[in-house]
Amino acid sequence: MTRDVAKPRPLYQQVKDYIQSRIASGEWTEHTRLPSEHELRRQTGFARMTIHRALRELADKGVLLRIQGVGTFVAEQRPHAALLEINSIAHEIRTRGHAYSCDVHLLERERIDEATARTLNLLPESAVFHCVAVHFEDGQPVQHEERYVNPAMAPAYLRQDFTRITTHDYLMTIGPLSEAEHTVEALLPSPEIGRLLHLGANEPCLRVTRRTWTLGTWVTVARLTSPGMRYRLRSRKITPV
Amino acid sequence: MTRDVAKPRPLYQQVKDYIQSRIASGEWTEHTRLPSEHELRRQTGFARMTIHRALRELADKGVLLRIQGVGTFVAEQRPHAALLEINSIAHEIRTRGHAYSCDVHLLERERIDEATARTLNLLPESAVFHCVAVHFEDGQPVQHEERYVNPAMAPAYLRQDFTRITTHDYLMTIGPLSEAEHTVEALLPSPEIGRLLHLGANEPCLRVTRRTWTLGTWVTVARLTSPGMRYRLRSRKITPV
DNA sequence: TGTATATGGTTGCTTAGACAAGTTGCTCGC
DNA sequence: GCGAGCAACTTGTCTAAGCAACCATATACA
Repeated sequence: MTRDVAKPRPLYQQVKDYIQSRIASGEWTEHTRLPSEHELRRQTGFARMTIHRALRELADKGVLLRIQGVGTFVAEQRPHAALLEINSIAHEIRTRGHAYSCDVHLLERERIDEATARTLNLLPESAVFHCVAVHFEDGQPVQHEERYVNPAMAPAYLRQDFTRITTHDYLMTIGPLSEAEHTVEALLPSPEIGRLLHLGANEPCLRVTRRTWTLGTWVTVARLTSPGMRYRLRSRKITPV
Repeated sequence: MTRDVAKPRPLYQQVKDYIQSRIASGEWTEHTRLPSEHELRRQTGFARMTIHRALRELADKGVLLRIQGVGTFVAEQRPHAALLEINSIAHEIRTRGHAYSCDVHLLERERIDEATARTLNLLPESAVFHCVAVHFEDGQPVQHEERYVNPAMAPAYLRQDFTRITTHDYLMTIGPLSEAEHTVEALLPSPEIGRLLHLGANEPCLRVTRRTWTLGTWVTVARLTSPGMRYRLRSRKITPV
């Protein structure tokens, strides 16, 4: 590789480009061992710290694998995963410039029944806050929300006005979210949900089940059900090169 | 902040922790200006490069915003988005330790019809490779795949044996993926798809539509349809603190 | 043969200093 | 009053050097 004089691209960036192009061209394949930092320093004439930064950043990105005392290797191809964003429904609707509103159908403290406890991985008979709401976009129902909340984490939950702040947004104010799990599935809704969403027979729904934790303790479980005809999840991701 | 002697945590890591704890505690809120690198060097006694690395890594992570010549600021809270992974179906099945197989029902070059061109945002009458396949997990059909491929990007596509390498994995070998778009929806499948997936009447399906680009040019569009009863998307994300 | 030790090679971290590049605000001259 | 230019300050990059931590291998010794 040669020092690029014309465009003042940072040297560490040039090193990164060089390594990535070698990998892309197939010259260096998975598990190939790269020259050591000192060797690259000798080859390029750049300082070892410059080489080091390039290698470290590529390792952070998952392109390389570095083992102290051993060497630097081309990492295994990352599992081809894509990322899909799930935003708060109110945020989405407002982003589209539409009117958002919400009906709260249930908001109370109760003992969780055994079946729900099992599916949600909770102790049976635990006391929880239970909440059912329907979200509207321009007056049309677009999402049914059934939510269980850990009373220990949000003791003031029942006193909130969820027509003004969404359950999701309120819980985000409680504390930093440290862990979240999402499941997405397609199903035919229960008659109750079908009625609240004004659905005809056999209309499939998208259900997102969202569980969150803060510092290891469970905060909330939400089942968000939306008509397949009126709701989609979408994401667009640009992979940094 | 004090130098941590007992545990040999790297200094730059200690600086990162210190800054993040200040932000978490609310002491430094959005848009708060941080002390300059020299100031932090004076306060901590660490070298400027050590401070610099901590700040740079937090900026890369989106926690801080750095502007050359101006200063370093606490970045705006990221939109509360969650991330959902979408993996290759073959990868998923094999990860579960199950047997993966695939039937290819169609693999040919054709002129795209106008309706599909419009939904896929392509010029009508373009020549494309068209491919239909069904993916099996332990002999049971779990996903129907309909895919269009840009012939310019993958000229050898029709000559591949997609019972050995999946379409997804083959296309990943073509070149670095630079952009991807995903849409997830729930729907009732067409009779044709229902037949291929051995579905009864009114069984809802999850459909992931995936479009990808490499360096600005369109590569492929895939419609992946899976029975709601047998397939889910799941993700678990731990937010780094 | 098996174990402990030495050695060389690798990455990881830290320091000190220098210059480059960008922004802001002030001062000076007109 | 106004603009040009300068000074001060900020982050960005690069170098040189050294020590620490870790690993694999070779060697010495029992």
